[in-house]
Amino acid sequence: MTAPLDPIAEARRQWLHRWPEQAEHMAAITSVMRVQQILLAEVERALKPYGLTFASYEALVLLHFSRAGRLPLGKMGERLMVHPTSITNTIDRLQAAGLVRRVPDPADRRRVLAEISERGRKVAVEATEVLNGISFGLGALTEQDAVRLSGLLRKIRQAAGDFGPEVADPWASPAN
Amino acid sequence: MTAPLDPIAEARRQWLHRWPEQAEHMAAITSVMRVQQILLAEVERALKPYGLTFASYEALVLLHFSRAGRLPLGKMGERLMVHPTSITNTIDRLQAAGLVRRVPDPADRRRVLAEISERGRKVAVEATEVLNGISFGLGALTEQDAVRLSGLLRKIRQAAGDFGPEVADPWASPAN
DNA sequence: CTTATATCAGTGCCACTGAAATTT
DNA sequence: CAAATTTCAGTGTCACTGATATAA
Repeated sequence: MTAPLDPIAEARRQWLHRWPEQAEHMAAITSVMRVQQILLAEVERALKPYGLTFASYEALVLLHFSRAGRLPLGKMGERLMVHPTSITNTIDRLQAAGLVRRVPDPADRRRVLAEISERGRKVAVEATEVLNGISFGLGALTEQDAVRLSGLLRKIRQAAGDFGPEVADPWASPAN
Repeated sequence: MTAPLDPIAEARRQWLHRWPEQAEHMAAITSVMRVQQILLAEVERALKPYGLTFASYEALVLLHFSRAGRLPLGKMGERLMVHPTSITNTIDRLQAAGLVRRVPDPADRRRVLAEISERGRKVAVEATEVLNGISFGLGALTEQDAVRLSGLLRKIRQAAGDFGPEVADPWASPAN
């Protein structure tokens, strides 16, 4: 049941008619909102058989990537850019599923480390292969499109203070 | 408390190391997710004094834009691309705030029309002016950047079946 | 004592499912 | 009868606030 016209193009037409100086920015915002919804739905549908949400998948992969297979929760929250109480909740569910366990940090006993289990590693690899199969929901984009998209979005993240200004732009290109 | 490095660039580095063929797509996905979060938070902070969320703001503006100031709920859900039960909930809250009222549709009595009130129009205009003031959270982008961004995201929406294939691309450009 | 880290309790918004009521 | 439109009840995830326990 797809709409006959593109609803976002339709809304943009209305904005051009009434607040033309903001129409393109507003269309970009609604586009981001809509695409996020599409990607999230597609990715979560693929992850559902593994009992993972996108948030818990990201946490699991972060641990899988980490050198020792374990990280303090606070560090994870920083890297995933989520609220401290959210990472607690995410690890709760991963732990209940047996994919990670909590271990105390001997170096600083305020900290709790999340450690990925063998099953967690297996699930991380399998789930990633499934996501590869759906082209991460971005089959419509070439790799270069994806790079351009990340570059534009990075400008927004930079302006929002997502990271320090000293970092080199990994997506920089002469043509952009 | 901004992270010293860009967490998304950091994650991309890890992906390049382990699943290089998907790294750019994965970075694009996480970029979309993160920017959606940033924009949503910024917009909702600006709308909070008016008791509006982004979803209810969109619904209110849609009514404000409409010819008669009223639309059937189903049509609104289609245009806003939200679940039928979500639009019911959104209108519930707008109605409780006195910004819209429900009126029966004489032409088809299965339908319910949401009609914007005078206060609703006032709030829609004021809230939009406030959003103009924050540049819609996209101050970092030029208008041309915003157009490019919408164009790239449109490819994803198109592939997801967000709209019929027959529609002309309003963001088409020779250089893209 | 102050600060940092993680947790807990509770709220609100949103997406979704399944079912129901009404009307076409 | 079947189909369309809206509503209702309930679930799950996530973001957030405010408070608390523990340790540096």
